Amino acid sequence: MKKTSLNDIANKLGVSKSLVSLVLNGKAKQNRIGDEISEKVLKLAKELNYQPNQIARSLRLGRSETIALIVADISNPFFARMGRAVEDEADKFGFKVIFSSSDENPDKLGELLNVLIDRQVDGFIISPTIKSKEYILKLKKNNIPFVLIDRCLPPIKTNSVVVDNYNSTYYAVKFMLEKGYKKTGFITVSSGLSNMKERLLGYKDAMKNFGVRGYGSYIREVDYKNFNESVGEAVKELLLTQNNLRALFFATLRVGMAAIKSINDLKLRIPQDVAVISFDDADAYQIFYPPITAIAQPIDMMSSEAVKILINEIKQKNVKTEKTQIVLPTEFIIRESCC
Amino acid sequence: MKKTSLNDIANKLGVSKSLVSLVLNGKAKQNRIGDEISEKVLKLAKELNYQPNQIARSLRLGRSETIALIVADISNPFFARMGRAVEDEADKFGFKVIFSSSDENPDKLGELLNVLIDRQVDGFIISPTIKSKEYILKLKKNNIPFVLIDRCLPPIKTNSVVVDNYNSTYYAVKFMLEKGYKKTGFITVSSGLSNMKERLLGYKDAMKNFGVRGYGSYIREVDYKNFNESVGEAVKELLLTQNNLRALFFATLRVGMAAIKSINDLKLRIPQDVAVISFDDADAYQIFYPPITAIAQPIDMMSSEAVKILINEIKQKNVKTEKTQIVLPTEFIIRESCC
DNA sequence: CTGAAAGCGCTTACAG
DNA sequence: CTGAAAGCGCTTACAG
Repeated sequence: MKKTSLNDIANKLGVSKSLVSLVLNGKAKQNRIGDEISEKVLKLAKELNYQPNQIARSLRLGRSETIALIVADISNPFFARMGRAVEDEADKFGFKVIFSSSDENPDKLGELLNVLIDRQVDGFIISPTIKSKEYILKLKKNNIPFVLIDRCLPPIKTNSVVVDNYNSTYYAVKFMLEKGYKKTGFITVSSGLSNMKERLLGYKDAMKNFGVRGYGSYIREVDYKNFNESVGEAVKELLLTQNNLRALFFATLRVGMAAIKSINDLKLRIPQDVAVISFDDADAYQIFYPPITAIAQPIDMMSSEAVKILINEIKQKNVKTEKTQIVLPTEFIIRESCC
Repeated sequence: MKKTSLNDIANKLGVSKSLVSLVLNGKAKQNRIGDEISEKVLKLAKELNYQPNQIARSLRLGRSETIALIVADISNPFFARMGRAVEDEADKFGFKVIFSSSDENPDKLGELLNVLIDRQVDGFIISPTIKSKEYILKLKKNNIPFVLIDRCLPPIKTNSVVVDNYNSTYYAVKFMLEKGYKKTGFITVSSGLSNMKERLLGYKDAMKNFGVRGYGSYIREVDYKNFNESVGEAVKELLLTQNNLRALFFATLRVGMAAIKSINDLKLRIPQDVAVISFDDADAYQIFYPPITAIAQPIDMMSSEAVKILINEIKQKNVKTEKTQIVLPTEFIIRESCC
C-alpha cells in the first residue's frame, strides 16, 4: 500500500500539486483559491488519508522540527525525568526529540553532535561533559541553536538553564550546622563540572562562615570508576576513622544512593548514628526508612525553559538573539534523615 | 557558514556530482572511477569537512535510519533503562531513536504512531497499552516494521520480546510458600495487559497447587488514578484487617515502591512483620534496608533483541519475514526482605 | 572511465 | 484564480 502523495491528489482532481499544497497548508484564502476546489481537495485528502512526507518537507524547508537532547545517561533517573519533560514541552511546539547519552565522554559528545547535525536536527539541549568546551564553541561558531542544561561552561556565553547550586548547598549545610552537626562531611564526584564546583564551594563557604576548622579533611571526591566501591570507602573513612563525623552531605543522587547503601552495610542507623542530606531528590528518597532530606531540583521547569529558549532561537534562526541564562531555585525538603 | 554539499565539491573539482557521490560512498572501484580523481575527491571532501545531508539521503532512499521507541513513560526507571539499551544497540547499526511516552493511553499511542510515520521512521519498538489492538493491527496491515516489547497482544501474530511472567511469578510465590508464608498477598495494577495477567495467573496457580484456600481475598488490583493512595489502602487492608497476611508480592516496581512506603508509614518492619518480594528490580531495592528480594528482568537483553529483530526486518523490508516471538527468563534475586 | 538526467515529495516565487 | 517550474541535496540507472 503506497502512501498517497500530493501528486496523487492533484492527478485525481486534475489540478496542480501547487494548488493542493497551498490548500492543505491552509493558504488557500491568501492565494485566492476557489472555495469549491478547496473543498474538493480537503475532502479527497481526508478520504485518501493523506499524510505529508515530513522528510520531503524538511528538505525543502531546511528544518526538521526535531531537537536532540544529549545527557550523560538517559537511564539515570534525573535525566530520565528531564527527558520526559523535554518530550512533553517539545510536543507542544510540534517538535520531536532524539535522546542520546554521552557517558560523560567529551569525544562521544562530539561524535553525537556531528551525526545529529548531519541528520539536520534543528537544535540541541545539552548537559555538557567536562572538556567539551571545544565542541560547544564549534556549535556556537556555526550558529547552531543550543541550550546548556544542568551544567554550564561559565566563561562561554551561551543559553543555559541551571539551578542555584551554590546557595542550595550553602543553605542545606548551614541547616546541618545549626542543628549542631559541626562535623558534616561532603562526598562528591571528582569532575570539573560547573554544578559540582558550585556545590563544593557552597559547602566550603558554609563551613568557613560557621567557623568550622579543618573541614578540608571532611571532603571526599570520588572517581567515576568503581563508583560504588569508592563511595563506600569514602563513607567508611569519614564515619569510622579519624574524624568520626556524625553527618554527611551527598552532592548527587548517585553518590547518595551508593553512600546510603554502605551506611546500611556498616549497620549504622540514619539519623541516630549519622544524619544525611542529599542533593537531588528521587522516589527512593521518599520511600527509604527513614526518608531522606533532599534538595529537589525543578526538573520540569528546567526542561520546559530549555525547550522554550531553544525553539524560540530556532524560529528566528537568522536574527541574532541574545543568549539567555536562567538560574532556578531548588526546594529544600526536610525529611527525617537529618533531625 | 553554509554547509558544503556534493555540488560544491563537484564544482571545485570540475567533475559531476554523480562521481563525487559514488566516490564518497565507496563505490568508486565498482564503477571503475580513476584512482587519481578518487583521491582528489576524498581529499577535498575532508578539507571542506563535507557531511552528507541525511535528510536528502533519506528522501532519496526512502528510509531514515531512525526508529521510534514508544513506552508508557520514559521517566519510569524500567523504561528509562530500556531506552538507554535501545539507544546503544541501535547505535551499532547507525540508527538513531526517537523516544515517546504513551501514558498508557491508546489514543495517544495512535496519534504518536501517525506523527512518527509521517516523519518516516523506519520502524517501531512498542510497549503497547491496553486497547491498542486496533492501532497495532493497522501497523501490521500497512506492513510497517515493529516489535512489541514487555507486553504482547496474544492473539495477534507480531514480533515480540517479553519475559516469562507466569513462571517467574509462580516460582517466586512458591518460594514464599515454602518458606512457610501460606498467607501471601498479591498487589497488582488493574489492567488487561498481557504481562499483568500472566503474573496474576502465576500467583493463583502457585497458591492453588500449594493447596491454599481462599486466596482470592488476598488479591488487590489497584487503579492507575490515585495510585499511591490506593496501594496504601491495599497494603493496610491486607495486613491489618481480616486476613492478617504476613507476606506480600508486588506485581510491579511502582506497586512495590508505593507499598513499601506505606509499610514504613504503618511502622511495620520488613521482614519481621511482613516479608516482601517484588517483580522488577531497581537500584532502590538493593539499597533499601533491608534490601528487597526481586525478580529482575533482563532489560538490556530484551532491548537489544528487540532492536535486532526490528532492524533485520527493516533491512529486508519487502521480503516477507517470519514474525519472531522471544520469551526471556528472569532472574530471581533473593535478598533479606523475605527470609 | 565519466557526465547528464531523472526523481524522492514537498513548497514557493513567478507568470499568466 | 490556477499552473508550470525551480530547487532542497542526494543516489542511481543509463548513455556514451
